[in-house]
Amino acid sequence: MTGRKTGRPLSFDRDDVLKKAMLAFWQSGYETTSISDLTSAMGVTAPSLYTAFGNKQQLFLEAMRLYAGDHTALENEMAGAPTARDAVAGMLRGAAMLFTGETTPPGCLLASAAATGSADAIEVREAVAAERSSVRDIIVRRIEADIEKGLMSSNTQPATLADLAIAVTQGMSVLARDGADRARLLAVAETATAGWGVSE
Amino acid sequence: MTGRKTGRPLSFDRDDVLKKAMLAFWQSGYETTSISDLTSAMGVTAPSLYTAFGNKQQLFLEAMRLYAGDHTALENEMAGAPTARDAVAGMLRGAAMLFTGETTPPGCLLASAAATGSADAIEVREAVAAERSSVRDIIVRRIEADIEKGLMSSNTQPATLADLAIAVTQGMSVLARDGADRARLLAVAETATAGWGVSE
DNA sequence: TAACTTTAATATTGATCACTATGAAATCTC
DNA sequence: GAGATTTCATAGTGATCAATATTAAAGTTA
Repeated sequence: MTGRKTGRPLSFDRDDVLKKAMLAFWQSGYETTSISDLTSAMGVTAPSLYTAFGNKQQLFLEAMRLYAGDHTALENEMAGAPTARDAVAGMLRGAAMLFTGETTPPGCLLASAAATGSADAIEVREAVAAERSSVRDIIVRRIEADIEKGLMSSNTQPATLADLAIAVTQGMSVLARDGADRARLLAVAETATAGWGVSE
Repeated sequence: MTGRKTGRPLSFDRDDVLKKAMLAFWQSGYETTSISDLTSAMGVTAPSLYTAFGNKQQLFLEAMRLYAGDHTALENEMAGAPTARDAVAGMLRGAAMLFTGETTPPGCLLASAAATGSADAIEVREAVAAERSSVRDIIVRRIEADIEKGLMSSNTQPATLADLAIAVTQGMSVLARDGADRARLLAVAETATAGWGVSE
């Protein structure tokens, strides 16, 4: 594939324009970012876009993978934290930073780009949901590891705490979209895990 | 206005079709629900829709007000709870029930209908954000009331706890959209306020 | 009944949607 | 340089977007 020999060379850097597409989707959502918006943001004509990325859905899925990155990185980071609570708190702090970046749109691409939409975009919404589910699974396993080591009570419900962590993360995206600054989001991140290990 | 005397009478119940429009927006979002979708859902032709509601944006804003209801109701409910923590826990339980209703779309209309979108829809997103901000203010005041009464520590940060409550609520909408059932959401709601009053 | 008022249904409006056919331009191989 | 291959920009495709012009229908008032 990469060993193409002949033909006119690409006039743009594929990774570069993919990043620009990611930022456009992050800013304005999947269905609500038009091909025209994308070609403007990417600096590429429509035929070039389709040749390089297939169609709008495939372009979004690639952009989403670029945004979400590699899960093993998150997994390793959480494995390195002293406790599951520290691991989740670190993830939430990272989200607070990411959602209030100065060179990126506010909030989380996963939370805002396909929160809902038409029937035509079901596959995209399912792909985004699968991404969240994958992060949730990592959190569940990290909590279970602490329980097995006796660091957390056996009464702990890993699934519920993981759901809560995902909910806070995605909710922080809403706050950021509404204009909350980094300090507010970091305060939420710190407070969110305060109750871990507290029994009613 | 209501005292109109002459002319052909409306062939539909305005409140009834507004509710149907609300459900359509709830299901598919603001920009991603077309006028064609709306007329199908409402059982009303396009000219009737425009005569009765103005335009798509005005229809959405009316639908949103129908969804959000009266804020004094929430305020009174929270005032009646023994503590601010109970008040917020009750609100979260209510959200868990609402977001998993059997006769309504999953999740929260405010969270999903305008999470992002094109530049044309800025006003709608601001209106939704204002709705959230209004709920946040109610929570802040409820917490401040407990602090003044000595029921909560003076170290408590009402703004941060209110932000967290909004974040959990809107995040629960994401979970519901992803398929989480009522039991999972209720578990999240119960766990979310476990840390209130816990100092680091 | 006649005049008046308002809504209903049909059929469009120009604009924009995602996407592509066409042919010129740019590179490599020979 | 000739031929093959691929990308480029231009200009469009039919479909759908939000919104309406037009005219018939259904009421009230006098």
